[in-house]
Amino acid sequence: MATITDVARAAGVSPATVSRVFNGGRVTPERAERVRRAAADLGFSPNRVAQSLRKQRGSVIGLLIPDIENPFFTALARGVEDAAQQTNLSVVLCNTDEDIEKERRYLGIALAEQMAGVIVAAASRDRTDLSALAARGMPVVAVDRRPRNASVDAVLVDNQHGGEAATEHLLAGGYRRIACITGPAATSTSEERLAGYRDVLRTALHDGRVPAPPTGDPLTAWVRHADFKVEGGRAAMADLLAMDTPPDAVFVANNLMTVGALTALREAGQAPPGFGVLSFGDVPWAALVHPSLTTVQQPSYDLGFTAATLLQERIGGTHTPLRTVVLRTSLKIRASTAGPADGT
Amino acid sequence: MATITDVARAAGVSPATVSRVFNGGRVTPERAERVRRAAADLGFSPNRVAQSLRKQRGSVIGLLIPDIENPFFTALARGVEDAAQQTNLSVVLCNTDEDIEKERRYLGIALAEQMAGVIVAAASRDRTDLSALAARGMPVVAVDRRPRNASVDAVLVDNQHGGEAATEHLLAGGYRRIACITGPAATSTSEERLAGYRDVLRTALHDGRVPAPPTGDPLTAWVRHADFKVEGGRAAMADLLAMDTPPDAVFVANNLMTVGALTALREAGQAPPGFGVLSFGDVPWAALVHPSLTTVQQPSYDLGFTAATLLQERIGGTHTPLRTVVLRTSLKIRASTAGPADGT
DNA sequence: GCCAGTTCTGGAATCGATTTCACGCATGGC
DNA sequence: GCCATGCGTGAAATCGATTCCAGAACTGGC
Repeated sequence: MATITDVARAAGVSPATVSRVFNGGRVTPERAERVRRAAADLGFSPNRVAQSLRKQRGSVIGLLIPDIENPFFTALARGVEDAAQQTNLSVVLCNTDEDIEKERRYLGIALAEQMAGVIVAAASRDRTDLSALAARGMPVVAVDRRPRNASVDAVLVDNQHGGEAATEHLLAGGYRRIACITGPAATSTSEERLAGYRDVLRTALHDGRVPAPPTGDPLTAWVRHADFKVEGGRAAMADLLAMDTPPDAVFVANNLMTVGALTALREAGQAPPGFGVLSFGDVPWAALVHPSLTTVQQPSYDLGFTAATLLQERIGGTHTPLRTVVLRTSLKIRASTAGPADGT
Repeated sequence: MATITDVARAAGVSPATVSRVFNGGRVTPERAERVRRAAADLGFSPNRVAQSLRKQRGSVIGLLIPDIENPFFTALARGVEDAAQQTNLSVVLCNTDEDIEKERRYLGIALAEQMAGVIVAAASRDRTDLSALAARGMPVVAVDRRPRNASVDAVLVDNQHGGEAATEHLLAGGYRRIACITGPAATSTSEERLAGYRDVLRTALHDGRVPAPPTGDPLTAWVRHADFKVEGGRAAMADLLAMDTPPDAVFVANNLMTVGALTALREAGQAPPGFGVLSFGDVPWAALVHPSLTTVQQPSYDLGFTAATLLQERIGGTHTPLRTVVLRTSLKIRASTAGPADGT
């Protein structure tokens, strides 16, 4: 592989001049041309490792996501990648598996590899520690999930509003015993979506539009925490269906758990719209299954694209104050007009 | 960030000694202990960029896949990642989008970043060029798809056999006009699966077990090439259904196209098992839709795991001759016993 | 006690780029 | 004609690790 010194020798100039040709220094046109020709002849392309070492900054950005098998995150990753092309950075995808320990290791690698920056969908709101990166001045953007106590840019969706809209829509559809399956208590998205659900439900209980469940706190009796995975959603739904007074609808806080919930419903001989189901996030291949499933649409691609754009601005040296960009969700109504199975 | 020199100073030794402590050189236990303590105190971790530069080999392996949104490839990526943990290499995921140009760029980056090795599911059988890597002695393993003219290790599945088993199974189910939707002609997987289909069909035609279509070559009349994506599968299926004598079953050469084909069928008011559908590769979330869909199971995780293991052996310096590992597919029969809609 | 053979150790070279520094030369103003 | 200014250039330092080499210290055999 040709090095910068080889090119310099071939062109009869010093390595410094070659470097200047490729990095916008001042070089007389005639020499620059000679250098370019020599570089082309030798098939020279600069050694990125040496560049990174010298510049103390690599040309790779790290993207830490909790679940590579979730289409939501792959769409997000695609957005990041497309945005990164603009400044020809490459993207390293790191799958943390919702595991704090794996996440910690990847953050260490990001430092040791002198990555240009990191975009992170944090595995935990409280325990994800970004301070080492901050100390080194490495640009970081949080995406989808907001880590507490971290002073970083963030790109999020309006989870609370989405949760409200979802619950409202189920109410408007005539459902009265609305449950909620949300994610781990340690992630911001779970909590905010749940908060949206609770706010609407509280109002509805107060109005008397909705009856309280026979036992327990009406705002927690029909709430289940699961793990954002298919199987967790299935188990939670099965648990809800086994109650003495089971719900007649459910707001599920992510796409994969919705798949699980639908499976559990099918096993119990139920299905939408007889049993109301509303998913936060597009259910993969839903069109195939339940063309009538209403969902809260997440702008997953745009989340990634925006995060990468922000990150690149920081890498470029912007010193604007911290920004939090909130992208809007929208309700994608595909519902048939049918209401709950047992009328009102 | 602490450097090796800082540690050396703190421990009162030379940088060389520190390096030896961490790389298995001979150092007296007492000094080694002092170095380790100093390193721990300073939170030292070696700068991977400097390491890569000096060793002329990085600690990252590149994984080039054509479609990050396909669960087949994400499962494969997971296998690669798990295997890579063994030698603490990290994995860079590069999404080539079935685009030769993007692929070429990523291969260039792999060289410039001095990656330890590359695993590639080639975008094209003929036009993917791995020679530059070979020239630099960079270990490469081909996975899933076999690039022609490349002398590299490969990990594949028995596509031809899978295609045969699939077609046999449809025949055994009583279907008689069996179509095939395969992928781009430029990929080995498409061609091999199609070849399996054709072999079985040829025999069946010869036997008279299956009637020839009224017009055209019986081995091509019901064959469609698409792009391995959902929409391509939908269009191909719609095209088949619009024929004068439409097929009564279809063998679809990948999972995403099967989703598309099922959508097209639904739009035409048809569905399995009335219309036979057999997918090469697990259909994502199929359990939800058609619990009875039979598929050719791909060992996607193991493909990745095996490829990464082979690659690491090469990186470690094995000089065994080139190997091609073929993993077995298996037919996952979930079919109800119902046959074609129109009897026989 | 001496010599040969190990074992440890630190100095310095090295990987391939970028960047600082100082110098030579041209230009222009007065 | 002289000096200030500024551009273009190459030599050399630098980033942070690994590794070669030579020498120091130690061991054991006789």
